[in-house]
Amino acid sequence: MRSPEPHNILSNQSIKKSNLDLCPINSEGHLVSGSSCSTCLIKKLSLFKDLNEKDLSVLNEQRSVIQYKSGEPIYKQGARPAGLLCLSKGKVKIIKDNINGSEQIMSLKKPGEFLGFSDLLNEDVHTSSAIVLEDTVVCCIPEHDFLNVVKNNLSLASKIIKYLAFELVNANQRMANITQKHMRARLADALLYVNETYGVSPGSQSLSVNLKRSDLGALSNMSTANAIRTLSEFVKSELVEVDGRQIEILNLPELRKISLIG
Amino acid sequence: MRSPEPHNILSNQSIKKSNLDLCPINSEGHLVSGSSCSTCLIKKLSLFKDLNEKDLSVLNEQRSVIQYKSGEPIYKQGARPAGLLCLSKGKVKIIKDNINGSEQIMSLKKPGEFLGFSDLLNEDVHTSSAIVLEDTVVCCIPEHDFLNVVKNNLSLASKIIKYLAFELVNANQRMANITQKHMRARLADALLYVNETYGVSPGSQSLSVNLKRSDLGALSNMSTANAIRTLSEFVKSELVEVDGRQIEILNLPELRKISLIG
DNA sequence: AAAAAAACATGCTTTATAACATATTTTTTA
DNA sequence: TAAAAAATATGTTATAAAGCATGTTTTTTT
Repeated sequence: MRSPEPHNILSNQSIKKSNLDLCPINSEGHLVSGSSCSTCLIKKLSLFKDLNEKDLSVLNEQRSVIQYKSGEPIYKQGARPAGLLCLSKGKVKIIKDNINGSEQIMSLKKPGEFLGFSDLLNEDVHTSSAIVLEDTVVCCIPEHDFLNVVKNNLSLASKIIKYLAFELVNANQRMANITQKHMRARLADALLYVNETYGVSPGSQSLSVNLKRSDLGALSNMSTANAIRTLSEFVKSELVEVDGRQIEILNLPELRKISLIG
Repeated sequence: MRSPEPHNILSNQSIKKSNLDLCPINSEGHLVSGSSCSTCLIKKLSLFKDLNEKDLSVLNEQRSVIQYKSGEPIYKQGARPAGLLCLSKGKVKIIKDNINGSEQIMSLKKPGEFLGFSDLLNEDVHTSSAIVLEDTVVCCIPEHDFLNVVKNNLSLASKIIKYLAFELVNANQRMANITQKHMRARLADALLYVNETYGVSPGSQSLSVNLKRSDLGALSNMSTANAIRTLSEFVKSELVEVDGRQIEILNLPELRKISLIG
């Protein structure tokens, strides 16, 4: 696979003028002014769902919509946040590149979630990269509009506080898991996380995301070879069934047990 | 050393009636009503330093002051947060107990910092324990009072958001460091972190905190034996000088280099 | 101050996991 | 559709780090 070019999310190159089936946007990728956008995902974001019409319209005013193809970066580690990014559609992995060239997956994002949120709030450059796992649509709300809404909305600020606190507690737990568990438990954790995040494909029992073995490794902090090996072990013990990148969890309780005791 | 008893921070057993040299408190450990407490540490906490007198008095109204001795837990993993805990004086390690019985140090706290802040905001039990490293004084502000102040103070809420975002970015970087660096780099990181957090003792060049070798190991995610070994290596290469638990950093730039390249 | 208990130091052994190698399959590109 | 490039699978080897053992020093308790 050709390594994708770094990609400026402020450029228009990815903006499609139609067929987004999310909300009416103009040729610059902005929401058509005055459109109510009641079906728009922005309203479904848990942090935004109780906003009044006025605040919503501020957020929507300058909102742009960007499409990405699988493998493309939405932003790269070291770049400056371009605004508040909301994942409307698709699946995204958040990775940290490390010294030896391999990558570590910090989290997986699904529609309704923000991308690089803590980086934006931290007012510094992105500390990780966001890479598209399958064709994806992202909304970008200018930082200024977002801050304007937060500035006058204590209820929203409280939700952000709760959200960040939860993420922080989570990050610390994940650190403990990744540093203290053995390979089997870590891979079990990764599979359970993928299952929780994306669930299974409609009409099948396979996890509904296309992850390479190297992604499973990057998620569970082990080499690709060991991710492959450990997954094979899981197949042999009938914990999972595998067909290429289609992974079906056969024995969830046992996987949970392995996550705990290794 | 005898393992210290679990300790209820709501009980009065640790409250001294005098000699706290921080602010005037009554026999229940509460601030003497009406006292201005201008020297009080609560005002020095960066998050609180711009609060008006009214908000400050709300925070101080029911504030209690608790003393702990070295080795005592301030709160334990699994316990419910008792309120907003501020470290007034002393040094505290935040640890996670893991399955095999060893512990991992998540962070070190110095006066002016909160303890278990994300746990409190997350509205669940403590996800780690706070253990005193040297005689310590903690203030406890009832959760209700704290929330009342936040509820009406967007500027404070914004500061909390920024603080949490910073902590989150940090936690993720720490995860990358701990999982991807080798022992020497991790120990270098630990020493640099201790130096940044507590600095050196007045009148000497030694790090001003009493950490066991096992603490250094728990901080850099390695066994105690390897912490001892690696520290000895550092002594041999004249990076540090060691006398018992007195550690003096001799070559800071080289330590920084080792942190990066291993 | 003596005794007991931790903590520290260091060498040896084991183990988990990475690194390497090579064959096969799948995916992408031309 | 053929050729090229990735990705997958699996066996072998190397290595970082844990585990264990034993002696010494420091700290704590009596």
